[in-house]
Amino acid sequence: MKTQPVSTLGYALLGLINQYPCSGYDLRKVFTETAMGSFSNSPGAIYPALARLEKRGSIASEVKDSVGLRRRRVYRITAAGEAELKEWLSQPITRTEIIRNLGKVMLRFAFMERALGPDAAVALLRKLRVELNAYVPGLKQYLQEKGPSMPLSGMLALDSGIRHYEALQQWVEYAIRTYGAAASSKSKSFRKPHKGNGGKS
Amino acid sequence: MKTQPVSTLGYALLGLINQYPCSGYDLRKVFTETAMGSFSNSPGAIYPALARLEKRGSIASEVKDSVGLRRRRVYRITAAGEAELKEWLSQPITRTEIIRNLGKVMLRFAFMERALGPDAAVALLRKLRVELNAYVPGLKQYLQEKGPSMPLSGMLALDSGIRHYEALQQWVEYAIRTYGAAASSKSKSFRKPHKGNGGKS
DNA sequence: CATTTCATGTAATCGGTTACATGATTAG
DNA sequence: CTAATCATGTAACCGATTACATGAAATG
Repeated sequence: MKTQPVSTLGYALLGLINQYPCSGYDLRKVFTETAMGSFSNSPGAIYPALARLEKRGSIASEVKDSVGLRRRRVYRITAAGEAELKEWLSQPITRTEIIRNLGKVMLRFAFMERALGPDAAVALLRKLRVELNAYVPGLKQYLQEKGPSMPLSGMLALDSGIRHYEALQQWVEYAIRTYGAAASSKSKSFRKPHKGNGGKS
Repeated sequence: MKTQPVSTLGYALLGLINQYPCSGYDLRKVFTETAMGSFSNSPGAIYPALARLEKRGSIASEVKDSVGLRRRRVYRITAAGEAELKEWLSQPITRTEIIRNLGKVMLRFAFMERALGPDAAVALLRKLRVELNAYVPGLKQYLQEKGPSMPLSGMLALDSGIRHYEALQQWVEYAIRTYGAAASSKSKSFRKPHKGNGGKS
């Protein structure tokens, strides 16, 4: 009975709980209020997902009955959950994932530093750079060749996708430079720059 | 018994079939080989979706038994299907959609010109411009404020999202200009430029 | 003749969507 | 005292994923 896999939402919750213990309501707020859109903020998705994670032992809950505040079930990650998260984060990123599930890749990246350290994050960036460099030219060539025969809006939609990937390429370079700069101004866990927006605008 | 809604995949199929009649296999190839990633190319998704569309009368099929080629079930759109597609495409785009489902917005745009004409496509672009201009500054401010307290990889992931939206803003301007240029070199349905990549690279 | 590619399906399973339910606590 | 917000759930439904099945035509 090989333990059935954790959904993407499950890993998103696991990664957030890994940052600091929180309740289902807290997590919902993260998905509604912060820039982590694209995830469901509906209770019908989150509470069952939390229950599944708890059942498999990845997280543990404790009901807090703080005075003057109503009952909250606060989750924290377990050792097993940490191991599962690390294993997920360690999966090499594939071309297919970049094409069909870029959001998942970025989610992994966002959680990576906390769970595996900055070196792992840089390694992911390097792999991402290689894959993008291999993938984007083909896309551009496709646009050159097939574009003229497409309806204008179709061609533009494709161009939008290409621009997205090109922006991502520039971001990867910037991110790698940023990690390099942070590493050279050494401390145990390095300092974070205050407003590094990469010289745009 | 209000007719249950069509899934996003369903509309993707409907829009493609609207461009030219094709078989399930053709559609799978579109999703695997072209830049329309992010959609499932698995038979277990596509064939049932086609069957649902046919059952509701949005498309109709005909088995072609061309000599020397094996049996293919070719779908074409019906009048009812065209009406449904147009109605879906006419839905105004919302802020929420831009945050959580940008892909769906781009899909609508890609099909729009064919189904509703270039004016509708330009209208969508204008609305998209307004929404992006209203949304992006808040994101950047959020990064300024909360960035320093986030792990570096989290901050960079957020920056990646912002860059994506900024690239989209530039694309919207380019797309509107492109439609303007196409309209001024008038013909009934206007000409498509041959390699308009917007002066990048 | 065997293998690959073309082409269409089916079945089990499971997670997300939508909608509803419930109580406690704070605000007006 | 009512209304809104906090906070956690439950249940029905449905579509996508995964894996399997089939069979014909082209390829070597």
